[in-house]
Amino acid sequence: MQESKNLDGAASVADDELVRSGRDADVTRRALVRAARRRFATEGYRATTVRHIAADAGVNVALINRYFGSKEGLFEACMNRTVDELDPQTRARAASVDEVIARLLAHVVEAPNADDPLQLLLLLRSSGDENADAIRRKTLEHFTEQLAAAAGWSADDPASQPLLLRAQMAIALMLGLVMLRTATEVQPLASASAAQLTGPLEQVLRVLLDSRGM
Amino acid sequence: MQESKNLDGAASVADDELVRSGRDADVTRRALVRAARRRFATEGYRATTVRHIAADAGVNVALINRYFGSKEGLFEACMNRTVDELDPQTRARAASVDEVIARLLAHVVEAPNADDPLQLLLLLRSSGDENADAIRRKTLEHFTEQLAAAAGWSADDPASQPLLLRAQMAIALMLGLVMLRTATEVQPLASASAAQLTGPLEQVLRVLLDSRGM
DNA sequence: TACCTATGTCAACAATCGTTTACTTGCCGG
DNA sequence: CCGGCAAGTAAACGATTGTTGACATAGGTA
Repeated sequence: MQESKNLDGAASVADDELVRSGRDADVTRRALVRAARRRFATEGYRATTVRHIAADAGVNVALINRYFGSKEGLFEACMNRTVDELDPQTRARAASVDEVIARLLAHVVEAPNADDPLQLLLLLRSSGDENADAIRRKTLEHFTEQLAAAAGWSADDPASQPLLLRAQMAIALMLGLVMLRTATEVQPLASASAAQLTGPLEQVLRVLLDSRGM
Repeated sequence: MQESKNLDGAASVADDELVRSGRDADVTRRALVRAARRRFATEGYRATTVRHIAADAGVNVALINRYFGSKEGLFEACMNRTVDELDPQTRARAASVDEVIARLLAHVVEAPNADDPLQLLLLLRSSGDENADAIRRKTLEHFTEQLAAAAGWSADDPASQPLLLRAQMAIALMLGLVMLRTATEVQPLASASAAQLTGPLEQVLRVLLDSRGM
């Protein structure tokens, strides 16, 4: 069942299994980032201990400092990996606003991968480190601009500037939603099905982003 | 300018000044709760140290344990005080949905008191303690029901149940908004004026809560 | 004035956490 | 087969943090 060490350097499979059969630095690094991201996203930076992360990943604590320099280095790696995974989705040409909305909902609420919503939650967590926080802010602003652009926003067009704010409100809604569902686990949101959520959310997002929907 | 020790037990003034002139346990307690709530809300529970809180309040660290038993006791006191301040606002009879929306916006975005948005932010912060977290969840659910009730929800009416979810989405939006504005300080939300925000927000909240607005 | 209690201060303790250092183990090329 | 190096481990250190107990002081009261 193991023996999944890929001979090609690329991570060909969708995502590594938790197995960590042999000694492989890359596999270990990825396991650490994945475990860390889950902890950071759900419990916050300060509440997460490196020993917990290491235990989740099934490796020794010292490897965090070996591979990432420090806890903050690991946090930055998590952030960068989230950026890398989020960016292709936002860069993918979107024909219409509806398509962007559908993609957002798929990522947040109909999560095929349980880690998808956690990626967004990570963007709300601060380590206190200025570097990581700058990445965080920049990512959120970049994400805002991508969403606004899909809605017709242009940096040159002064008349379209309100769309930037509206796009960020849409992001705020999604972030608050994931927060309440995943971290706070408040009812009835936490146990609501995707089918129950998509309807109202689609409606609200369209009001925010689609100028025709006004 | 001082001499503000109130002889009646009630806190008659809007909120105590930071002066703390003489030796007054009540004044000290309130100063601690206010300083703590600001720190907890903006930086999170774990990132906040009792020494910082005490320094902000201008008192000795040991008084936290004397008056609240522990750091978590102080956190619970902050949570309870937020509940007490939030509850009268939600219980106040609301004639229409528009009125409730206006009150929400006044609290979140046109904050006359700078601490008002922080009260909400506190509801997103977890101490890890089960007691405090239970209060937190219960408050959010209570707040959800109040908002939903104003929109026409009733626990007995099965047809109105979707309104509960929609009300919680509205809360998620507000919480995400305050988070991005206050804690993350992401642009352009952080520096947006109340006038820029009220328009879109009013529109979105009406879509979520007002059945006529559909 | 002289207590006496509530209020506030100070210093130290124990636990936790991030980090480092020295050591061990597995793997690959000669 | 074996030496060398990367990967992984174990234990300890220093700093921070929440907490505590002994001590100081103000202010009302007898």
